[in-house]
Amino acid sequence: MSAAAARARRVPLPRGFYEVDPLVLAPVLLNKLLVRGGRAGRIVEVEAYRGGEDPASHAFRGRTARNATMFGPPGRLYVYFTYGMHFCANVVCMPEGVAGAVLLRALAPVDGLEEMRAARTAWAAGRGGRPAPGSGSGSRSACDRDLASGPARLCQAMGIGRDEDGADLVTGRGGLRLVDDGVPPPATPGVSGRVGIRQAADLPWRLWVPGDPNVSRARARPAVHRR
DNA sequence: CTTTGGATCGTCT
DNA sequence: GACGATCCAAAGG
Repeated sequence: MSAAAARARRVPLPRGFYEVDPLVLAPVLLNKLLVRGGRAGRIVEVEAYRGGEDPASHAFRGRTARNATMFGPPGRLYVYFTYGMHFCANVVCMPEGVAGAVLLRALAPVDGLEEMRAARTAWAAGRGGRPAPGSGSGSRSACDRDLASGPARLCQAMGIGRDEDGADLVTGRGGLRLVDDGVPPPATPGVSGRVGIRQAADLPWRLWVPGDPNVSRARARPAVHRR
């Protein structure tokens, strides 16, 4: 099928799709498409974060100015800033008033790779880095595997920052949409503990599409904090 | 290949 | 005042 026909097949996910527990939403989010203008990426890795009963969740200690979006209507994007330089994006779920979210950890680039490379290069240039490998060529390179492989890289590639916090993925208000193009979630996703957290690190709430090269490669050992 | 340290700032204690 | 749902480059094997 042509690229145009493939795009025509993309249908938005209804509000009710998101009105569920993060543990229910996470597996069915796999293989859905995140779309922004000419850019599109397939979700290949996620992590579930619950609210009050999940010590690793930003919402664990209740509602604050930062995590307010997590308590809002489902189907929106919760974007937060961390490590003094990175953004991460979550899909908000559960009924309004109840916190819950699924962190997007990796996309397989589908459309707009040029734009994604440019966005990543611009980010690197902003901090004095070199152009991203592969930028400038029009074809796919091996480096494209890393274009959106990781929660902060994904935000760089899709141009997600402060302004996208609260963007509605159902209506597209805010510039971002989440759509189904007919590719089903994996019958048996890969499972592991969540990355980069200290609390509840053993819960198997990280899921990915088995065999996909864009899944973030976990460090050999989680960062050990010295004493 | 693996491991380490630096960058950098909003948020909550 | 500490530290984080991270990334990158450099150094070491």
